[in-house]
Amino acid sequence: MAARSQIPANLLSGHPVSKAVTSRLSLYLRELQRLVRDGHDRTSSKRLGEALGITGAQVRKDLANFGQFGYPGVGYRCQELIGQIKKILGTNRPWTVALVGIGNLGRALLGYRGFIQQGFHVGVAFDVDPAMIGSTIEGIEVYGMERMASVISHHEIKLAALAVPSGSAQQVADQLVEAGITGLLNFAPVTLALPGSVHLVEVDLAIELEQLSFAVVNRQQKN
Amino acid sequence: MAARSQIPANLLSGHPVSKAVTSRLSLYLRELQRLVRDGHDRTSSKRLGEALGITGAQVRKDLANFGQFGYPGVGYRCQELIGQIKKILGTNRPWTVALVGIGNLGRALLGYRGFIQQGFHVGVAFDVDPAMIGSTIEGIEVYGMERMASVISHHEIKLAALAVPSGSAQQVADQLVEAGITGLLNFAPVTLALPGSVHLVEVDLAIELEQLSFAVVNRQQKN
DNA sequence: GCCTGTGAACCACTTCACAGCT
DNA sequence: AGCTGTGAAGTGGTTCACAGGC
Repeated sequence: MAARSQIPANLLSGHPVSKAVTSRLSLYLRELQRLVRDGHDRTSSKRLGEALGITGAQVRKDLANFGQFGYPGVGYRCQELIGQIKKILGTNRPWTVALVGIGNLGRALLGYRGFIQQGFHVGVAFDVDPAMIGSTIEGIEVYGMERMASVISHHEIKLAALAVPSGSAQQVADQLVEAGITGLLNFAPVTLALPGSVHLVEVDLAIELEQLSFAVVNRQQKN
Repeated sequence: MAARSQIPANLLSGHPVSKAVTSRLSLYLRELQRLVRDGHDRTSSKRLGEALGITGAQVRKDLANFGQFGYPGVGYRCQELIGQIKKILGTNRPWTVALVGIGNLGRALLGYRGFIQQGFHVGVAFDVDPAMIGSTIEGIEVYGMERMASVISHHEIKLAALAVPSGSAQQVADQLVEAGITGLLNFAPVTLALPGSVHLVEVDLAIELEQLSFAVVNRQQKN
């Protein structure tokens, strides 16, 4: 028993799951939620895939990493699959997110309704600007950076969004890790160096536009 | 070194280049710009890769898709490689971007300095809110949706950022395509159906947080 | 009939390893 | 010596195709 592997319950196969698989899971979730809103209660891997521009086989293979959720001859029950995918992604429970940096982007994140819909809630915010510290924006209290460790550990927050200028991103990231953050969503256009135990997702908006620019200039076919 | 190749078209190899390659090109560009700011004028594929957590071979293979930019025994000249990558990505000349949707996120994009740094400039904005139409935000004029076709064609704008609610995203996207947009950066959490000639990049912030949630819950190792 | 789950085949991307240049 | 550029090898991800269940 003690010698049992430490593979998380979600994963059935021994090997880790690629990022490609998990981001498609998020897409399946989004599409299933739309189907439910539109009154559907069943779908198939083929139809789910078509809505997202991928094959049915891909959908089935992705889900097979985590279990058997379908009914041969029938397909998938939307509500049931939503529940399963949320469980896999860990969003069957709400997450509180700490936000650092209340500039334009930070403020947009504070008020972003898409987070709440998927189970994420910005619970606390931090900034260096003395004029903001102590105030409340969108119902969220803004703390000074020196309160980071205590506030984050007190609320047992594990996820943070980093929306500070590039120059201070690494230093703030270090502070967040020190405070106990294990997942970091970085909007600053710099590559952060973090301990392997901390998970990092990068969103660089300029890079996304560069991808578009490249595609347009080279008239690449969509894939 | 070698034939400082004058590349006529960006792509020398016949086959199309994968998204993985082009997004790394953006990372190389970002890192090279940092190196220049820090006073370096040369680097090597090995050092460039290490800064980004990839192998030197990967860096060299990526660049090999577009030409020969290095000097055996020496490495790459930062400024020169920056110029080449910008040319490949199409950002050696400035792009004007149209923004649709001036909510929280839209406003953040209007003021986002990271765009300008990489050669993108939000030139015009559109919204449905009559209170905004005709006003100027961050120096950008806000038009009503009915002006889209004329304004976009008049400025010959090819790229647009879509920051409207999910419910109207498809309809607005259709309008943008009609107006002549060929590259679309979509922030609405829906899968858009667009003609194959239009390039699409999706940014779904909730999905990014779900990726973090999954990684934290499953204690996956970083890759 | 329709549809899932899955081994096998296929394809693409990454890493290796080295010839050749500086 | 150091480093690039590149064929070859290796790895991982996607698609195929079909057995089996509804």
